[in-house]
Amino acid sequence: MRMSQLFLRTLRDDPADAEIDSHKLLVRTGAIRRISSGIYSWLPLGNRVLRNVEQIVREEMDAAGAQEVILPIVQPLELWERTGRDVAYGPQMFKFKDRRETGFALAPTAEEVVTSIVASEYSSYRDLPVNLYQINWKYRDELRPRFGLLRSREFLMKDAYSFHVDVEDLRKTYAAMYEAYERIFARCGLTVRAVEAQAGEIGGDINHEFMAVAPVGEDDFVWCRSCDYAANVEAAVRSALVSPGSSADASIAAPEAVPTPGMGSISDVAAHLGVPENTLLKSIAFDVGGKLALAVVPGDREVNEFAFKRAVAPLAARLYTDEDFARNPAIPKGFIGPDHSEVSIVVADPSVHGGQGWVIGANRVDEHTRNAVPMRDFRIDVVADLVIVASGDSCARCGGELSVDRGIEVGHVFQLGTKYSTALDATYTDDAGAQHPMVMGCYGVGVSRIVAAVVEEHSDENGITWPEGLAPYDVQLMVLAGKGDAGAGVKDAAERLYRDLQAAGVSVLFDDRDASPGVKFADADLLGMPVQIVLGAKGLARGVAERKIRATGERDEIAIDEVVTTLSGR
RNA sequence: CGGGAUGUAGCGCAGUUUGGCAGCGCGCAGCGUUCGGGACGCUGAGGCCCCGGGUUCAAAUCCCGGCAUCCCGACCA
Repeated sequence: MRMSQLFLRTLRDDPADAEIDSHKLLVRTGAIRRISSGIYSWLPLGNRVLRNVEQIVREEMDAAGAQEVILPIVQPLELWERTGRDVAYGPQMFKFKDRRETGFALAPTAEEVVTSIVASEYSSYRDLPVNLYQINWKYRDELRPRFGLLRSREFLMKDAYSFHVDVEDLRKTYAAMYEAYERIFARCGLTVRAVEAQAGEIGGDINHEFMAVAPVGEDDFVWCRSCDYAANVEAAVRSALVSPGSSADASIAAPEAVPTPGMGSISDVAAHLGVPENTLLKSIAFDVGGKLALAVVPGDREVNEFAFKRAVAPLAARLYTDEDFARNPAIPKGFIGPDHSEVSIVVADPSVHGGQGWVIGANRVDEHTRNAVPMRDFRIDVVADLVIVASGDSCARCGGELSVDRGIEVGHVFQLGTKYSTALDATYTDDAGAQHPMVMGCYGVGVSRIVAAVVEEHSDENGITWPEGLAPYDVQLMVLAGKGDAGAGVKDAAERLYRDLQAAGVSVLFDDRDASPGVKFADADLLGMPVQIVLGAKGLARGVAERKIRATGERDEIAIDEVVTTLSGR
């Protein structure tokens, strides 16, 4: 491609609405342009990158035995009502009506559609398993789109759905998808960690997220420095430890009330009493089955809401809201303690159970209690891991040190079970003639999000450094030609080189613009093709071109008549 | 949905306090000089100053209403 013909305008300044490198650079390099909040056009260079990612995903999915389809983006709302997800997804769906007032939604995902298709086509155990995937646009009306392509309202996603006779068969495909994902992200040049995750709205059981390690990521994940344990922070557990702030002394004095006027926070109380925050207990109120329940953790730690819900399951739990507190003045927010007369269940972290001499809320406004001992001064009904894991905690598996990092979720694999097949009657007949719901898995890759994640990992102060295989072109060829006969000679040589490289199968972006050398160098670094070839008058006189590897900055000279063989590897 | 901010040329911004010809840099077009790290000179094109209403002799600027965008938080696969 000739740059003189390419639809491209690079920007010298960062766009005012971009915060992170990938957003700034993708706009500055003319890869994308915003048309509305969270909605982008893909211009020629960006489109080529997106197609390259798509092709990698396609090759690996095909190799893993999945079959490509295209499912509708416009989906009838009625289908979503059958699984109850019209409500569960709720305002996150773009909804609209046709002229006959029938409700539709733009696809945020496609479990319903694909399940209904498989249900109507397949009905025998002989047909299974089957794994269908598509690479298609998805729509989520995010509350707050941000970070360019990382959280957009329109995004390209690969979604696959597999159907099985039983969980054992599902696990084979799940493992194959997991391995395919590792290859996909490796080929994209991403540093990715697979982490155990909490099941979200999609439902189901076992699932893993693939996190591209990046400080701008929106998700925290925990990983062990000594073993291979890794989990989303919502799902992560640590080994049971006694809080360092608690005393092991068995002869704690009797509990004693202390006035704490207006001190409804851990930090206020700790400062007032002159004790560390981890000698206090934090009691968080939940509504469990209509009754008060408490999650109790050391004062310096945060409650993992998901862990609490797991601990009280199958009962449904939700955090107390301001309305709940207003309705029940006997539960004074800021002064709640586990020794409460109305509490139905006290769930405490093991570190609480193992400690003594805690400062707890007195359940009266402006008052706390010190020297509280578990099982003596307040009861604990359930001991469960409740704290959000932090760096420095110990691994539940091996005792090693846990670390917390941030990541961009670029993939997610789920073992769904029978939630959708039951709701949509996707059943099969077994060899004994009995009917069963199909067992399902689903597997997502954020294709457009990968583009942003790759730029986050592969850029420097001068621009993008595309990994091979993703770059819009393999090579950027620059001609530095002045006026006159010498310049014409350089131009001719560059034209020949451009032609020969293309003939040899090398994809080339040829900067044939009538621009000054500085402009060409700066644009080449910004755009980030892996290899730059510079042909100028001085080099031509000696029969050489200059090669620069964009990512490392290494330069060398290649004889002009060896450029094609060197770059094409032939 | 709470808190904060912004909306002026393709991009980045000044001008709004104190009402008085619509500005600057980059980019774009033409001519000339340059030609190995975002060159220089001259000339020029380009505007619904977010939208609607109001005040005024006069509104980018003041008042009222709306919309959009961004940031922080909450929410979320």
